[in-house]
Amino acid sequence: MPRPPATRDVFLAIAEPRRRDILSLLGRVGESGVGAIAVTLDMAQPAASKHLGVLREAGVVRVRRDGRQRLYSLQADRLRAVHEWTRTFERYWSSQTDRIKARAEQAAGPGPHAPETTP
Amino acid sequence: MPRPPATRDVFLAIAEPRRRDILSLLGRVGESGVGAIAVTLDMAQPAASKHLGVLREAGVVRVRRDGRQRLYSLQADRLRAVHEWTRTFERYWSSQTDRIKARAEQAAGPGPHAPETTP
DNA sequence: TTGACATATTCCAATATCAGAATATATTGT
DNA sequence: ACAATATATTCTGATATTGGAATATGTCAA
Repeated sequence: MPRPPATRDVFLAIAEPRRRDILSLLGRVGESGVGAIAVTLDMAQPAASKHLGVLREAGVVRVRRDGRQRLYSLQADRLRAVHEWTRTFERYWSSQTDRIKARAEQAAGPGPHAPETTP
Repeated sequence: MPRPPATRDVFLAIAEPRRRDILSLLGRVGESGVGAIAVTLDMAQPAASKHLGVLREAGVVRVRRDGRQRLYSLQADRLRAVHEWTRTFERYWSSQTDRIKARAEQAAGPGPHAPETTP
């Protein structure tokens, strides 16, 4: 069978480096039009527009109309979901001693902080 | 021009739901062979093997040989990178008042906690 | 060595994805 | 209405990705 119709979720949205650049830029400037984004990140206008489309579909950015401009800004809740998901692995990177402790924990069965299934 | 040769980084690795499932499973059980993973997550053995290959190339899992088994376990440092990157947007999801405060901050120029460019 | 088991690799078909060029759709100002 | 500006959409070509089937590789045990 072919590939499943890649539903457009946050993880997919941030998998593209240019899109992460866009998000970082929006984090810095707060709000920006498509043209400014394209110029700042040195990309073609259609490329910027399309990436913003993906980000919007994923619910990571918001659009606001201002005259003939479309001002994009962050909508970070979904990014928070990613943050939370990665956080479930926290005990695996803390420190050497923590890693040993974690191994002991999981040897005694899934603890209260065991990573959960995919969102 | 075509697409750039998608270098296999963490963001790309975790963009696939099944791979996130694998990571979560490894987080729960600590270490597991390919067959067990395939059975538990109800996927074909080659599929599991291939996904694990991607995760390994991305440096998110480790392999250890044990007889005829290959035991995979987490190597969470790269996941931590994702955690840190999403963390740079923290001030955008904290609360309504924080969001207003953030807007005021960025109006006065990029603050000390401004999100950085892509890793 | 032979056989059974565990995992990896190769090949294939169906999509998905990206950049770039050209074009279409607003929206504002004259 | 017309021109200029800002953004979105459509089309195309190259490549990447995924699952599935078949096969290869590696390892233990008798």
